[in-house]
Amino acid sequence: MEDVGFMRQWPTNSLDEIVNHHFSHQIFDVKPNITEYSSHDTGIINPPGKILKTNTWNSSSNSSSPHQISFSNSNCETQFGTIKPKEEAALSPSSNITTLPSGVYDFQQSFGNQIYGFKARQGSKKNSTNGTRFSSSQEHIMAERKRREKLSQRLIALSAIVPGLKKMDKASVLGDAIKYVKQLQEQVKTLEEQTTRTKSMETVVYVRKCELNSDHNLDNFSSENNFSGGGGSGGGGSQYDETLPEIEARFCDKNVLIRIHCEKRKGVVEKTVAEVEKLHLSIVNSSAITFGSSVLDITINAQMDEDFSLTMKDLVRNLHAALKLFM
Amino acid sequence: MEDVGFMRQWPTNSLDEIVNHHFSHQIFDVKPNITEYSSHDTGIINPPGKILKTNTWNSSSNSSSPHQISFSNSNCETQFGTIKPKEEAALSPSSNITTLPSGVYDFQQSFGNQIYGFKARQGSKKNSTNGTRFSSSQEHIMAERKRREKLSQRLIALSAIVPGLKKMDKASVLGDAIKYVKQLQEQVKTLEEQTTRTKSMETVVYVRKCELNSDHNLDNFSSENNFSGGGGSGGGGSQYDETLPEIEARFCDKNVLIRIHCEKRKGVVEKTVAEVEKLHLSIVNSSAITFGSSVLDITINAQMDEDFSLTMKDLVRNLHAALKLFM
DNA sequence: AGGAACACGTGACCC
DNA sequence: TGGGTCACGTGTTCC
Repeated sequence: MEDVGFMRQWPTNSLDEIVNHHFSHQIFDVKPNITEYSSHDTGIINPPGKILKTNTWNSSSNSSSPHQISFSNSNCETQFGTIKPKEEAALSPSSNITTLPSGVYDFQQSFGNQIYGFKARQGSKKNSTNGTRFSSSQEHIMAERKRREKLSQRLIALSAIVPGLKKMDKASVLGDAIKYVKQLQEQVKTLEEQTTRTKSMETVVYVRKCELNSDHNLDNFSSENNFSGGGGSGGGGSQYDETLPEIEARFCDKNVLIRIHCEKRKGVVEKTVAEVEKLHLSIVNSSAITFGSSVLDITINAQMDEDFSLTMKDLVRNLHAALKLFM
Repeated sequence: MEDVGFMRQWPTNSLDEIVNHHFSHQIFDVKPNITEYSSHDTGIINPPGKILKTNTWNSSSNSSSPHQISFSNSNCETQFGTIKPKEEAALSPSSNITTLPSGVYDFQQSFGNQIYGFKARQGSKKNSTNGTRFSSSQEHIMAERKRREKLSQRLIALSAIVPGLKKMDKASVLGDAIKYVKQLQEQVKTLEEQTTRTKSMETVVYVRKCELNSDHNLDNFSSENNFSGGGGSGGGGSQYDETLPEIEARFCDKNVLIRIHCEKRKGVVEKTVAEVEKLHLSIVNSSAITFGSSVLDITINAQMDEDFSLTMKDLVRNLHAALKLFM
């Protein structure tokens, strides 16, 4: 099929290249008869180091895939394993079989096949002009191979981290990866806004900053027993100061229920009541209960003035600021 | 270059194929002389409908990308725009230029180029054997094109949803996509366990199931004003029944602070007190405050018996079960 | 038998 | 000007 391109190269390329082409033709015409040549092309065409990748990939998913799974060349292994003559011949449709000399040296170390040595020797028979031309061409092939392999590798890596892949098809892997990414993004968005909501609720309603978020208390929670509530159990109680006061507010039409969990200080109830009334809230009922030795639990039921509106957030913020100032 | 493969096909393939190859050779031998043929290959080689994709892709990122960004063929646009003779010639190295007849019909509708019609007519001049062979070959090319395009399309789609892509390189896109997926997975994991922790805390400590999680109340929250607290504002209040009772417990050594937010029912205080004392807790102080018309807010300060141990979870669970049973 | 998938080599392009 | 990237057509294999 590429004969057209081949023909087109005639006027542009130098003559020796054509010679090579013809030479390769001869090779394949007599291929069944000459054994060493056939061993050559397998070695040449086969990208060095690819078998590893192929095997790795195949070993992981060859059993489950319905069709040819490997992203790397499936010809590779068969070529080195059971020799299928059709493949062996098919894998060398290019004329650069004779052009191995310089380009492959880079990979010789990684594969260590003496075939390359022989090939290089054969390539060295040609003159310098040919050598440069061939080497550049061969380098191009090698670079392209490397690029292809990198791409396949990445695709394999992608397929490895995308769960629930049924078809190991390139396109399917990409498609499922896209769907998976979108799903993950959605999930993150949902979770994030959920967390944000919860957090804002916590900060607004409860103002229990540290208690709910610090890992320290979370650990206490999981161990579950003897949890010391937010406000300093013993005499000191100052190590939890930053968590207090906790303020919770609820609206029910114009009714307001305020719960305050704070340090027991002299005048805190009075101060709180004064602060609440400053916010156009008339107190209906209130209760202050001592918890432990240094914590006070205040519950206030109040009624909001008819012509006044106050957001829960502002209420909590005002009370919090006032109490913080007072403490 | 591919002449080797071409030669190899001689013994295996049928004769007409060889004829085709020779025919294609002749075509290109006389190509500069015959204008209609040259116009053919541009039309044929050019994948129909590709310009759209190419333009779409380029329009989105052509200005920012440092190098050739498009995953689809960059030749395509140049071929239809300013005609570079070099490309035009290079793009037709295959011999299937004469093989257009049947395979292209699939794409004719999507592109609607009369060149294809002409090609089909020319293809029909050949005998049936040649036609099938050509059509199959051309179908192969078309299928491969389609596959390639699908792949590129997916890659583009992938690159579209991966943020912060600097290089629009195929490999880079894949690599960054992999990194991004990993990062997303990690993020989801973190967020999820954070949410789980928070949720477990909520259920254990507060048992405010719906209040914190239901979107309905959350929406009320974002609008911020006139938030109706968990327990039925007006007379009915039964639409929030499942959110009540809310129970909160705190331990401080042997001191226990219990807060209960529940429906106002006859005997609920008595029942609660009895339940608390059943748990080996001696009540030190208690307060019951009405909130709205149908909600009761109970605060109990109790002392745990010296030789008794009770987890917060169990305490809340017991109280919750008892109140649920009672309501 | 024929469609689908793949790796390959190749020419062109861009810095 | 070479190294890197791309799309292409092709041969081959598998279902």
